[in-house]
Amino acid sequence: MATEYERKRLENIKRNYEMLASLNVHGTKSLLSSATKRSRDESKSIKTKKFKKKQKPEEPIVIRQSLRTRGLTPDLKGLPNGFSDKPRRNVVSVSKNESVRVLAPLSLDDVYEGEGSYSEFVDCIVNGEFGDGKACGEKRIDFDEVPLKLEQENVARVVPERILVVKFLPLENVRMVVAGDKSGNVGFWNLDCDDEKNDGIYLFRPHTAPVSSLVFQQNSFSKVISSSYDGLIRLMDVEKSVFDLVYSEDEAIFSLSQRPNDEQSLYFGEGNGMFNVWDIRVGKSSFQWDLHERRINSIDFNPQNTNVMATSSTDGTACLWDLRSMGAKKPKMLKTVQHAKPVHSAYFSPSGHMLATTSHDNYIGILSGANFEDTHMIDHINSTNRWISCFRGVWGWDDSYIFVGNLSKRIDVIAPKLRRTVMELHNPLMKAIPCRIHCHPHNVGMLAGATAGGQVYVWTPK
DNA sequence: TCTATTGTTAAGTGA
DNA sequence: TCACTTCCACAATAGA
Repeated sequence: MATEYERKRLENIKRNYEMLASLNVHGTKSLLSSATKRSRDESKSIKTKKFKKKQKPEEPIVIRQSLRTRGLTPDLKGLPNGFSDKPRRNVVSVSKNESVRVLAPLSLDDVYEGEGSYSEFVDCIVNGEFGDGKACGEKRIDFDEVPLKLEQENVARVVPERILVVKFLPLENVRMVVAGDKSGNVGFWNLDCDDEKNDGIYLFRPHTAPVSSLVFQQNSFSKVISSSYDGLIRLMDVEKSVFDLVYSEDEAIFSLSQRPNDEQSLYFGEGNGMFNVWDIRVGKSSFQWDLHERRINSIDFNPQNTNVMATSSTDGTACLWDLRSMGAKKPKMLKTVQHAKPVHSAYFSPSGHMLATTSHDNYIGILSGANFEDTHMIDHINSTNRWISCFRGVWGWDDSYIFVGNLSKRIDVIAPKLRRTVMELHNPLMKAIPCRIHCHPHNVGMLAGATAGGQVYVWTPK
């Protein structure tokens, strides 16, 4: 199977290199990006700038026509089936609005959507001082002594569309977040940069469909790996100025993770429940397991024992797996948490002693005990609608708190031991629902909330 | 039983 | 301020 993947991948890369060469992608790009660039006078308004309406629907047609008129073989694979859980749905309607998927490396220039130069961004990443790559350990935060605050300067629209993933870069000396949105944009925001032209925001579009995950390559943080519903995994290498193509298939990739201390492999979920372990160096699949009935929404590893993995799925379950012991066709399942509706996340606590699941059934599940044998369900409204990315309860800097979005435009802070919301983060500046949240891996008390409108709100300790 | 369609909803855009 | 558009989550319903 792996060799088949590899063969197809190489074929695609070759074909698309030819296509790129014939199309003169740089020229094409300037045409594409001109439609999405912001006008100059708009950029004056603080950091919540307006984005022009997405790409024009005719753009892909232009490319496809030129392909045909040039007598080139089009991308016969078309777009991934996996946009929906139910295969073979929506494919036609989707392809109408999607740009062409380029199965080849893309230079940063090719997909830069912003104004002006992004050289400052490159300098910042290349010269940044990185943390040790691990979470800051278990650091307790006392909200009575250190309340969190939200300030105007820490509000920005980082990408044009609904955010599916937001992350702080693991930098020590610069505060930078990256967000992936519904249209395949990846936007970086340097909070410590106040360049008049771009306000420290650098927008790229390496994907043609929703960006599902962003991870930082271990031990080389100038590399950002992105997965997308477009079926691609790209590796952004800032030093080499390229979004490389790591993996391409027809099925949408809904989740991506890296196992601590294993920088060579990518762990991701594609299509209806397939789980893939991909060897980056060799460029082929090490394992493929059918772990779930429906799409896998999250993958996480126990920081205490990285052989133990948690997955959550639209099939209504979250599962713990032992990667050391194999069953007949897949790893040994240690535990299943059953929810009544899709589960959108299952994350281990910083200590590795607990697991938090977030489900559309309006419960947040807490697993604890030596073997995660104790399960408690906490009521929490998680049933978002189609416009809002599903909530995911994320852990703070120790096992004391879970942060999760609330439909009333606030962030709920849940104490798992008390099994209730103990604090709410709200502020008039937070004008939309913070559906995806990330806590800074090094700076205790710094957390980002991301919305369906592309905004990011960074809360900081007072 | 499986597939297709529809309703729900938030938030940006532009008049 | 308001009408319009979005449309890739999910559930309920209709249809094959």
